[in-house]
Amino acid sequence: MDRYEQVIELAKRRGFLWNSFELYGGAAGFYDYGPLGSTLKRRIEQIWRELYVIHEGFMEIETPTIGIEDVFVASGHVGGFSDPLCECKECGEAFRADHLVDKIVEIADALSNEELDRLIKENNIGCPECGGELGEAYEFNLMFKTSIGPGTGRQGYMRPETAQGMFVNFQRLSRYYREKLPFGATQIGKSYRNEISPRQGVIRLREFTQAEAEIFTHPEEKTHPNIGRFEDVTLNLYSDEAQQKGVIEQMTVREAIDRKIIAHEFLAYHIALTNNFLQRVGIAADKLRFRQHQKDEMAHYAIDCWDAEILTDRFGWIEVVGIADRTDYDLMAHAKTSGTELVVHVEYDEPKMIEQFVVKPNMAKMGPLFKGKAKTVADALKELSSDELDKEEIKVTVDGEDFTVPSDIISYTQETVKVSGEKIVPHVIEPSYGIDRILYCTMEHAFEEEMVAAEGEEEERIVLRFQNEVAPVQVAILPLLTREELMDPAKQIAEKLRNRGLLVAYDDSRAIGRRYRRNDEIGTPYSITIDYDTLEDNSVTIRDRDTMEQVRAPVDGIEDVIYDLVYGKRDFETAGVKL
RNA sequence: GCGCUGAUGGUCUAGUGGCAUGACUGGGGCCUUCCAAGCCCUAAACCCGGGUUCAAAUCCCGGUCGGCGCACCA
Repeated sequence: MDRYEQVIELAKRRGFLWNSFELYGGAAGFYDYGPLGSTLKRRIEQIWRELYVIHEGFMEIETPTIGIEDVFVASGHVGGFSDPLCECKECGEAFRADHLVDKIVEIADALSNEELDRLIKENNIGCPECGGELGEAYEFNLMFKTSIGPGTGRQGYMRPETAQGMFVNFQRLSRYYREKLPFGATQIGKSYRNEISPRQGVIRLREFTQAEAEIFTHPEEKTHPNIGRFEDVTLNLYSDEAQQKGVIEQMTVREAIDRKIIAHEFLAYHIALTNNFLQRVGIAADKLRFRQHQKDEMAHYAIDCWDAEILTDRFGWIEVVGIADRTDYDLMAHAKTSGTELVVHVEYDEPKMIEQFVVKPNMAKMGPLFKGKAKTVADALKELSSDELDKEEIKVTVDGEDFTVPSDIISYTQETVKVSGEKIVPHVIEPSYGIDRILYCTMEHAFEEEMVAAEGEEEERIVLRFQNEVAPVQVAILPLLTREELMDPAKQIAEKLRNRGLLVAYDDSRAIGRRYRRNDEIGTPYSITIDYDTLEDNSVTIRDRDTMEQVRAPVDGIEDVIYDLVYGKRDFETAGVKL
């Protein structure tokens, strides 16, 4: 069994991850989170919220998981989130049709299926595998289709990312933040992609959880006020250049900015924030790197893009977070499709005085003359130069109709106008997290088998060394023996800890050693044991999962001691008297 | 989607035409004063559908799911 199998086996057995619909034979690409898995996931998400929502102030919103067609036409997912496939009629092998012709034309990915078919025929391209004849190209779109309403209804799609929900609410968000850049919104929720072939367990799912932030920034102001927080942090960077050499470079955030390895400070801040988050949920620092997208893999509209990658035992480096500067691409696309300007008005520090040629049609006279067309005629007049306006009869053409305007109802001046600001289409910085992958990685990095002394011999112990903050059970309450006089006070202590808001597991089945091992396996950081001394002096033992050491502490205030231990406000050594 | 390969209690596993093997785990009990101890009891499985056969977990076909390779991965 490799590490992946060990982790998945434990995850299944202990209630972290289950294959969905197992009762009916299952379905590829779907996983259920069991009791411990759901809790672990929620705790990871909660840390994410603390960082992005509470600390950064990017408020969380919630938008439908089903989207209407317009949204995905604008985003490019209807046209672009699909690949032209082409199957061999002989051996059945499927190929990317555009890849088959990319040696022949330069922009193969822009071709229609008909054009691809024509090129394949004209150039006598056969199956690369067996040389057989190729069938016609067809689109395989990775979005799940659905219909909204009864009958044929209206075409809808399950969202392939949560991001669009934030872009389409841009105006509302801008108003909420009182039109001050930068501002951001976040969303944690399910997204859907109809993967051709989901594999690798929870690594590639058809329904998965994303945590995304869309941060709207001024296109020319990409510094970050809090960069000082991270400047001295060392990152494992695998830049475009480093990838040519095949070496991961370690450098501080400051150095990466100064050497222009990361495009700008704002992006660097968010890479560092991601680094901070991943280590906090328990990703090993030496198995974490940031890989820069190479020019040819980066979306054409992005300035710079870095993936956080985590080293796993079976799959190698896997992408868990993408952090991109998507420029104004998304807002421009939605503005174009919707016909609504998506901008913020940015005021200048000082209003600018601008020399301007101003045409002033006398609307009181224009109105009676041109009736309903007066406004459009007036607009057309405003585009004219002073030379044209000096003519006795001014001619303009509006909607194919010619209008003659007497010059005496038009005046113009050269004016100095005060311009207080300008309309800006913000750039979007997008950190996009794959929560399911991160959850798997925290389990794999927490997983450890070690040999421990037992009965004069050595035996194997499996322990999940979760960070206390993510552990789905924070403290186990264990009566030493299965006896009423120990079980009753144990249950009372459990209740006390629950009232303090801790995740408590009470367990009195079978031998104490076995119960310790059970809790080691699910990563419970602390165990409280109630023994006969408890009845004497009202004290209990607290056991530390990682060292298996114990201290003795009074029952009074035990809930605060455990709380402080779990939230890192106290060291284990200070929790009681060492045994 | 294609090819190869596999699927037996919760987990791991033996069996390969004729009563389904064992271990661990789980539950109940006895015992037990701190790291999967012992004893007793107990629960629990042949992926689904079709075919061949007196008889199929076993052989054949199809499907589902897993793994690996190819392809795919905005």
